[in-house]
Amino acid sequence: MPSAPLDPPQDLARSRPGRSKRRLAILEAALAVIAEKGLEETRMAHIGEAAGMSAGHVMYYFPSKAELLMQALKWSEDQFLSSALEAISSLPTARERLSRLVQLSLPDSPADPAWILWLETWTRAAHDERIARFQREIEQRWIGALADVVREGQQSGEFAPLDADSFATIFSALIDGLAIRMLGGPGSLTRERILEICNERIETELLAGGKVSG
Amino acid sequence: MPSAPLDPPQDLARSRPGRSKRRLAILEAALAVIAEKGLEETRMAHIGEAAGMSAGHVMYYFPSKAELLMQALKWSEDQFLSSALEAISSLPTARERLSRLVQLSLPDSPADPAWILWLETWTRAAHDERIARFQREIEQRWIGALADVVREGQQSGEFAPLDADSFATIFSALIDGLAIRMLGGPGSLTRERILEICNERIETELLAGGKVSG
Amino acid sequence: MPSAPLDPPQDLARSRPGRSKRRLAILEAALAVIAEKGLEETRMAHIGEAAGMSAGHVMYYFPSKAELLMQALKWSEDQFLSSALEAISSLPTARERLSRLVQLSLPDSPADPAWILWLETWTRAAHDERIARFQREIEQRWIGALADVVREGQQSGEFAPLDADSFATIFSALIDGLAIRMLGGPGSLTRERILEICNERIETELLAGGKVSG
Amino acid sequence: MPSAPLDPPQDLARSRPGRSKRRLAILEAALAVIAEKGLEETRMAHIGEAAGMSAGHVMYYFPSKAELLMQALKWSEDQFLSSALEAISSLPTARERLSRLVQLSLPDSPADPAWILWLETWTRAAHDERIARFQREIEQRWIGALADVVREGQQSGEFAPLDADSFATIFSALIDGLAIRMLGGPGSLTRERILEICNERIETELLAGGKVSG
DNA sequence: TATGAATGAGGATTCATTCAT
DNA sequence: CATGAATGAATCCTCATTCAT
Repeated sequence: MPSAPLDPPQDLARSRPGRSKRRLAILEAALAVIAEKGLEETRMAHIGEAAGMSAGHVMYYFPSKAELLMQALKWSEDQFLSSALEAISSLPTARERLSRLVQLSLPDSPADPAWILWLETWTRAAHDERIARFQREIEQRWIGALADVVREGQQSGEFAPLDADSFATIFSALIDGLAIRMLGGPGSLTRERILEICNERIETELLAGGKVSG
Repeated sequence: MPSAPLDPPQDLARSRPGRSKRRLAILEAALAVIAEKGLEETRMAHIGEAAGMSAGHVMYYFPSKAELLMQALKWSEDQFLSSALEAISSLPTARERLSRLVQLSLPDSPADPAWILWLETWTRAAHDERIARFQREIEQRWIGALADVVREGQQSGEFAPLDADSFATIFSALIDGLAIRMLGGPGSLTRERILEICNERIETELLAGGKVSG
Repeated sequence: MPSAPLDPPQDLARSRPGRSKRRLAILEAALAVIAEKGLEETRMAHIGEAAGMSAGHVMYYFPSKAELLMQALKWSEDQFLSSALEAISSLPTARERLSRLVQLSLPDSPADPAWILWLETWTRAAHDERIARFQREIEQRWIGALADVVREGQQSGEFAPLDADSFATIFSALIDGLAIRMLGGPGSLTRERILEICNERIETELLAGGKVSG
Repeated sequence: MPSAPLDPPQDLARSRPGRSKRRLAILEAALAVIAEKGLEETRMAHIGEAAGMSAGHVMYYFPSKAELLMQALKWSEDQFLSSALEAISSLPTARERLSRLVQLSLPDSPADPAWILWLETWTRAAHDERIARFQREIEQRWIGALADVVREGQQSGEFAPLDADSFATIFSALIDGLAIRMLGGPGSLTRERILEICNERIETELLAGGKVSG
């Protein structure tokens, strides 16, 4: 627990407990504002207001708006992936873990902040190499997590022995494509239908072969 | 058919010859600039420059920047869909037509203007109902085109008798998801690999059954 | 005369007559404001107001505040030197020309804009190499002008054959030092007294020897 | 003698031991920062850092930035003059004392802090009557010191019986003017050359006559 | 039609200053 | 005494939009 208020003297108090708490609050505020208004319409003043402080003070914690936004993006993804991995850790079968991973990653609603952030990320990546790198990094982490579960299933004999990485890549693309449809508004695809489609694919591609080889 | 929304003869005084030509030039210029710099970094001055006129004069043809951008988006999609449909019209089999449609829709490169535009559209749609409506409309048109080809194949006995709309929806989602990976930069998926994946899916889902029933 | 309004097409109208007139007006306005408030307290808004336009519009003519101020400084000096040289050109003797040059260069009052500008320039030069270069350049031009007159006097036999450049350097330093006293406020030195001191020096150093050698 | 304006015992509660020591440290820090960055670029944070305390705490010792800067200027001059006077006190002849005074007052280099401060003072004086008063006061003290040495030399018969005040005024102006050239960067005038020029002047104006009358 | 001049409403960022602890 | 958190005013600069010509 890094909470002891007695060790700030070690460093020039750059990382006192209160400081990172504030930073987190700002990141959360930023995320909320971006999700609501979109990156382009997000103002430092909005973030400050959402975080309960003056706009100027936000810059006391982050060197620039661009940096803040970048870190907000990163934090959001780290957050998602680690909590998702923890959530599936106790599930018994690879199939359940994979299915749950999909479920957790799907948008809650057309207004799901994390996904709206992803849209922004994709869009920016096209014109900003720094963001593009960030996108690839996060994406690889996510695809890697999917592939890991697939490999686990293969080792336990649950899943067919196909190329796990290739499957994960295509599978994640499918999820993204379907999610986009959901974000587009109340269209033809509901969250449940998407989940169904994904599970169907798991069955067809992974289990079918799994049974055979099992 | 609302196919020519860009040369509106509504106001006779405003539709002198040459006017719509100029408007088109501006739309094209806008598209080029957006693709290069991204919507957020697109300035009226850039568009004007690309169109060979002053920034101020661009507004002689369009009531506002927002409206211009909206129309540019719409025009780009109309453009794509009609040329794609024409391109496939002479192909003999549904399978070829479907495959070609996919091929035509895929990004040429990570910098493909039309796709960059789509990213922008998705992103904006999350915060702008008007754009969301536009997105749904275009998307449905595209999915409808895919479904039409599927239905043609089914009527000719080429394809299995599954739900064409459902297939088209999922298939288009897959295409989008895969395309996004390409746009993210030089990652694991090349254009050829994506095409391969899509064709494989066509074979597995449509032809396999088609052969059986045919 | 570059006034013909019929040649803008040559260039993209970058230098239409009206444009440089406006620029001049802004430079003058900037000078006035700097002289009144000092560089540090000079705001774009002040300059705009003094020039009869919005602050934002000032930046339509100059790329940045720093650049505008730099150009204002340069313009002020060019202005002074060329008008001073013209003013002395018709005077018959070198002695009169030199004396008049001093007189023209002296501050009109403790609030003399050109001198206040010089104070700013000296101060900035200490921390800004670009301004330091500018200072040296202008200074050399001025010292060179003084030396030229001295050499003319030497050639005509009016002045003693000392090192003209060295004399000019020291002489100009004396002028600067005396002027600073004037600018400091109503102190012990009046403009007339300063002129007297300078003329005395001209007599002692230049004429005395001149008579002897003449 | 108003020589210790910096440890004001006016308010007994505020003059606890250590307080004036801290104030001095801050003044020195301020001077160093100003010399390095220039007044305009000097921030409370810089001063605080240089003084080894937080920016906020600097204001515990000084009521405002303006006041701190003013006092720093004053302190610097008090410092210079008293140490210079002490340094010359043991020199036997007035000529040596005067020459040494000049030498001590000359800039060490183009980056000499005390002179950079003077440039700032002159510049500010043009727009701030309070600083102008301060400038005149310090200047008179300095000119007075020069004149005193001249008078001493006259009384001892070393120097010619000219108007000491007038000579000191002109002489100090020459020193200032020459120093400015040095501060402008590596130009034509070195410190040694300046000293030479000043000594020459001392000989021509003071000694020449001194010998005659002596 | 077409231009460039002009505006004015912001927006990010900086910084002296205040204040609770 | 001392800190760092917090504020808010101020400033440069950008840019869509308007308008006289």
